[in-house]
Formats: sequence, C-alpha cells, structure tokens
Amino acid sequence: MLSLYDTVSRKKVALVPLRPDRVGIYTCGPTVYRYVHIGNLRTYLLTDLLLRAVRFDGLAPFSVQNITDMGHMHQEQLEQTEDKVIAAARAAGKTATEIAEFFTAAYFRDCRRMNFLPSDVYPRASTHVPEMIAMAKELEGKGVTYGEGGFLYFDVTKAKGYGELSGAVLGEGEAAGRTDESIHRRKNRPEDFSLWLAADPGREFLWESPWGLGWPGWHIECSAMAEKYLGKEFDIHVGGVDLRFPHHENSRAMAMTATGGRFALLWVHAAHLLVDGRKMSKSLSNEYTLDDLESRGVSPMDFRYHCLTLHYRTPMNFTWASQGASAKALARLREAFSGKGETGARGGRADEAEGFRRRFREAIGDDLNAPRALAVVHEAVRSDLPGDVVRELAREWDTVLGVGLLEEVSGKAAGEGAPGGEFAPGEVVDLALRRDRCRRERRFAEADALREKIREAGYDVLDGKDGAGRLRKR
RNA sequence: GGCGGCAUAGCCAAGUGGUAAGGCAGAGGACUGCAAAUCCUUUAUCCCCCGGUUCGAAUCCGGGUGCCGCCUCCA
Repeated sequence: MLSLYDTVSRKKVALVPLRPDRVGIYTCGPTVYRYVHIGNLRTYLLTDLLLRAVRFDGLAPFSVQNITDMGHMHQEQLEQTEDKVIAAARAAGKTATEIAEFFTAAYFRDCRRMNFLPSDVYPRASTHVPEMIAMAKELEGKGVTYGEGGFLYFDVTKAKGYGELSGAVLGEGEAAGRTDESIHRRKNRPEDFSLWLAADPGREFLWESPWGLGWPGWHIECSAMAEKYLGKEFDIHVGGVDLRFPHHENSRAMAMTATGGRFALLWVHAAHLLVDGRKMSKSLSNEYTLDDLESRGVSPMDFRYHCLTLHYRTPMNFTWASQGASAKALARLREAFSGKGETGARGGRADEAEGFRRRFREAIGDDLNAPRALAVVHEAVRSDLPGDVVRELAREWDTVLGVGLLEEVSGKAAGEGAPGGEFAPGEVVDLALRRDRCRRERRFAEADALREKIREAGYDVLDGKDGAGRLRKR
C-alpha cells in the first residue's frame, strides 16, 4: 500500500487508484531550450520513483510527461540568450523547432543515463494547440473568461476552490503590488491569467484561433494535455515545488472548471535541489548538468543514489562533499553484494530476509521514503544472510531504487576489468603484474614504488589472499 | 507584505508522543612485509532557543531566532 503526501489536503493520503487496471500520472516535463540541470533531474527522479513504487505494489502506472517545445519565447529572447548552444544554433540559422528537437533528444539521453523508466506518452505542446483552443472555448462558453483584441483571460474568482493547492489568497500576493500596467492592462486582477495571447512581432509559433492569430498561455498546456491522455480525473500530478503557484493552481482551476471533474486527485511536489544553499540559476552560474557531474567523476548512478539518500520533500543542498560520500557508499554496497559468499558463515535466521523485505516495502510505501529503504539495504548487506539470499533481495529492491546494486565494481584479477566494464590500460596491468612478482620475491621497496606509479595512473591495487592484486579506478 | 518549507553528531540524513535509523569522515581491532581495499567494534544523555501540555516530546501547542523557496519564466 502506497501513501503519498498530497499538497492539497496537506497530509499523507493512501493511493486508491481510480481504475483498478492503471494509475494515471502526469508530470510537468522540461522546457526544451536548454540542457536539463540536476535540479530538474531530481524532480523527474520523483516521477521515476513513483512509477517504480506503483509497479512494486503490483499496479500498472500510465505515465504522461509533457515536453514544452514552443517556448513561449520571443525571437529576441532567443537571440539574447546566454546559452551557448542556442546562440550557436541561431547563428547557424536553426529554427526554434530544430533547437527544441535537439534538446528533447538530449533530455531523453539524460533520462536513460539516470535509469528512468520511460513514460507512456510524451506529448509535445506544439502539436496540441487544437486541444488547448478547445479547452479555452469550453471555458469561454461557461462565462469564466474575458478579453479583447486577441487576448483571452481566465477569471480566477469564478473558479471553485481557487487557492486550495497553493494557499494563495486573492489580492495578497506581492504581484498585487507590482503589476506591470503595460503587460497587465487588460487583466482585471493580477491573479487572472492568459488563455490566449495575440500575435506579436518576432514570435515563431503562431496559430489561428477564434480570438485571432496568436498563441496559447502557458498554464493551459498541461490542463489540455492531461485531460487528453488521462481524462477529467486521474490519480497523481507530479511537479517541482516552484510550480505550485501559479502554474499548478492555474492549470488545476482551469481543468476543473472546464471539465467539471476533479483533475488530479493527488498532488506531489518535489523539493528543490540547491547548490551552495542557493537555487540554481544562470546568473549565479551554478547550474550543473549531468555532464558537469561526469566531468568531476560523478556518474549518473552516483547522483541518483545521492538523491535517494534524502526524502523527496526535503530540500537538498548539493555539495561535492556529500555527493562524494554517497558515491563511496554506493561503491561499497555494490562491492559488498558481489563479494558475499554463496552461503553465510553463520547462516542467518530464516525469517530475517522477510523482515528486511517487509521494512523495505513499508519505507517505500510510506510516501516513497527512499532514505529509510536504503538503511534497510545497508543493514541487509551487513547481515549474516547467505550471499544468494542477499543478492535476491538486492535484485528485488533495485527494481525500485534503480541504482544498479548488483553491478560489478571491480575486476576479479589484475587487468581483468575495472568499474563499468572498462578494462584497465595495458601499461597499468603490466605495472601490477611486475609488482606482484616483486612482492613474491620480497623486493618490497620496488613493489611499493610500482604501487605508487599505479596510483599515479589513477588506479588502486586491491590485494587479495591469493596475492594477485585487482585494479580499481580511483 | 502574503503563502510555504527547513533547523537532528565533524558532514549528509531518517525519525512527527514512548525514550535518537542509515551513510561519509574519525577512533580501536582483525588482515597485510607495510599500506590500500575489506571485515568487526565504536562515536549524539540528546535533537536552534524560551515557555507550555503530558506519566513521558526531537516529535504536540504558544512565542522567538536563523536559513531557503514561491508570489515574474522556473523542477
């Protein structure tokens, strides 16, 4: 049984699927005009963990994640951007669509590296404008909109339950005090938002609509696509906390008003990942990508494991020190799982494995408490249970954790292998073999010198009982 | 100004009424020619501060302090 903390009711709620055969899940996906950073990935890991937990519970998830590929982006913004990839693409005459395709592919590559289960549908916003127009018309027909001159706005005072999700109180936000007259002159109040905007110069994406040539507002994107693929009501909506207001509040108000349904029954929000105690941003130049991490020797699985050491609703302050501690812990776990003998020296009680199983399942079921689940993994691997039993537990648990618990960490003998299946370079293997010979002949000074050279080449020698040192990348 | 979150050992981090999980680092031991790796043992009388409720609170209530986020595109 899985329970999740729901932002609307502000408490843990048991997941009772609307339909017995599938759990409908919608995730606010990436805007594909840049590489996703590790903060984005932490949020998408929440979706992945949720999908895996749902499966672990014997249920079938149906996952929808949108791709925002029409930018809501002006030509001049595209050209002013500091992003080197975009700047280069524009200079090469690439269209916004081509740029979006490039970053969409990059996003999927990152997802694979993070070992995310794929969603069932990845609807592109740019190909769902007719659905957005249909929803806007539906709302217009219900008399909850107003506007003129190619602009259509949603009147939030006509939405039942507006503010339930975010706690927003009309007229209380700072926005009320800093309304930009030039932009909002057509709006009755700051909280109202645009369903449709009139065409303006320099915009690449434009569509014909009942309100004239223009483009859809941002919030209606998710409302329309969620309804199309998941219906008027579905089980879970996932997103980052920063989207709680206004985006989630608005898309919820819109969808509920348009369809009369409840939209998402449960809202889960991922806490932010901060770097050096600050939210990542271009201006602070602290936006790390997966490639940045890899260039510092941190693999995607190291990062995934590190994320799992915190609960998803706990803000994470990313530091290289804590990431390093996690990477070491993961490496040791893998080492321990692969090194376990077939049978435990002292056996281990028959019910012990079941106890670990139960505790792991309870942790995951309790609002996806991955850190608690990891504690169970550590305890199990240090227990007296036989190796094959522990490895079976790891196999089961890794369907949820997805960090590769049973991955081989190091080669069995000198030169045989290195982490990730890479082989140590031949010259390093030669050094290791020469050192072994020196040790057998008790020429320790020479052996130690060779060991130092191997270290300089980036490898540690792991001496075993048989004397033949394995190599491990440092 | 409004709304929300967080404060637990050197560091990261679970725990939301019954007497502090787990990881990293550190210490001691085993192993080793010495190391490394590995294994074993060990490390918070106490959970930001001040009151209160309770037989009992890190956990509940009231009041502070500090940090972060949202209210504008934002995971």
